[in-house]
Amino acid sequence: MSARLSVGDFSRVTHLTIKTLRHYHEVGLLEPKAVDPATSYRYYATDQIPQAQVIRRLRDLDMPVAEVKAVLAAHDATERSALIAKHLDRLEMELERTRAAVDSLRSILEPPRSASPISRRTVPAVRAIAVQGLVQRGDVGAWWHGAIGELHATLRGQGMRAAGVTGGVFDGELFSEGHGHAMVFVPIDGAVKTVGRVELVTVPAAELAIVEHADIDVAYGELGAYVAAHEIGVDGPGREYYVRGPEAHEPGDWLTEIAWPIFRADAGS
Amino acid sequence: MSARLSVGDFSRVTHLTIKTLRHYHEVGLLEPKAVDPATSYRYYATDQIPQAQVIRRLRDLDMPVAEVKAVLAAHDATERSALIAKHLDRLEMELERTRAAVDSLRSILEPPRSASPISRRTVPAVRAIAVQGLVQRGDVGAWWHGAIGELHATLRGQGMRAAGVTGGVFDGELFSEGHGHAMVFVPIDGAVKTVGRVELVTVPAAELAIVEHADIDVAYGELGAYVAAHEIGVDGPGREYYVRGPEAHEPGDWLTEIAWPIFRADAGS
DNA sequence: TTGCTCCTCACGTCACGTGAGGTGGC
DNA sequence: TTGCTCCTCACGTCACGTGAGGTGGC
Repeated sequence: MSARLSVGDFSRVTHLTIKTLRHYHEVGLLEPKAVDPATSYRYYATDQIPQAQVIRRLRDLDMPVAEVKAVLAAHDATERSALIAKHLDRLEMELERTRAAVDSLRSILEPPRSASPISRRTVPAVRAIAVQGLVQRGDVGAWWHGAIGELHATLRGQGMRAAGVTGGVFDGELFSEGHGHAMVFVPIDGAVKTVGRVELVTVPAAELAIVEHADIDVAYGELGAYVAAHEIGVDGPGREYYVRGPEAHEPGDWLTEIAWPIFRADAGS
Repeated sequence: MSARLSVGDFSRVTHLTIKTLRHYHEVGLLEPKAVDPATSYRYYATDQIPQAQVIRRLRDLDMPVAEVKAVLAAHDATERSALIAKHLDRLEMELERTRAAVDSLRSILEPPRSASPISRRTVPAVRAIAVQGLVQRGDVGAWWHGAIGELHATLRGQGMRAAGVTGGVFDGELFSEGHGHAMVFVPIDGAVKTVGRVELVTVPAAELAIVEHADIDVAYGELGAYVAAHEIGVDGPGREYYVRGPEAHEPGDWLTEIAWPIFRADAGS
């Protein structure tokens, strides 16, 4: 025996605003059990309250409306839990991103910003195992972590060791357009069986301008200023070498070399 | 000697997309140092890189563009730090909200949802100290915590004790419209000097339907269903009594009574 | 000359919020 | 009869993203 509630009453019970309830009706997320054909008044049933509460909680957690729909349409508790767990994972990742942004903000604001020394280096072509693909700007962090983990796990699984510093190659578009090609690699020396996303590649030789820094944004800024000042050309794809990276060091102890390919050698410097 | 960079180059150096840079130009957040009057090409200076990085980091932390502007316009490091600290505080609060939503989601989904007993009670008018005001939906949590803290601090500061359970009165509009009047109170017995936001009030007598629950959303739902089923009328303002509340207990151990004023006594129940 | 980069509209997205202007129910 | 509740447009918000269609520079 389920009584009916007007929007206002349902709003007070569920703590969803009237505007929000109308919106959820419009997009089909939460439809009133009955609508008076003459007045268009919406009437909700008391047994819709639990559903409304789940919706509110999921929206409080910033789950997109489309996914909330999927959760409600789930056939069993297992599927529903999986969808929710997936979202909680995403929240966790965002939290990590926020933490990283706070740290980086500190390193951008606090120190007196002494310029790091910029060097040049010619690197030969190397054989390596790599993971590559098209990546969205916002996913780079997670993708990068996963890919590096997979590469080193592959080596360990075959009792091998890296023959050089782990690195990455990133298309300029990844930053200028918000999505683009990315690759991370670990140099090897010998035969490796490729599994999963891991493949064999040859990282081409290059003439690079290099700056070394603990904070990656500061490094990009300094290198960019240098390259522009020397009119070398700021085209990608850029490279990164993780001298002390996630395979063996704590985040606070990382050291990354940022490298920019040099197309026109500047005789004057 | 600061070199100039095209949007594309500046984008690759700062990791802001071209679209974003154009948008920041349009809203006056980050204006290129020069714009070619013939071609409308934007040109940035290398000394704009640090500023772009600060902007990116603050936006990564979801600081609204208007506030980022304020940070950049700050006259000194103290003012700037204060603005950033304020935002970090907000982030912390959101994090708290997320944590609470996760907990509540669990309590809505997991248990088999046995209905809590609903009782009725007539409460007499009581003298109390209170904090009240117009509150936004999203700020209720923080406002509530602060207000209760202030009330109990006031009592302690004057060597007094509460004469009853701490409670709150919330206008229906707060939920149906997203903003409305809210009040929290602590019953007293004797004279109290009012300071800060604290004032003396008389909480009116009322006939209440009451449900007791550890999770506040579940409680609201059950009470709402009951009141609607008995056709008592679901008008506000609603009341809450914090039987075990934040003044003396850990969040996991809280117990709240949710009370709805009854306008029309239902003889049948 | 051919790509490549850059440009300006104009509109879309997401999840609602904000009025305006009007009608039904106790 | 008077408020109060509820209704439907239509447009606004925020921070960009997505094309379309076109032009300048090496």
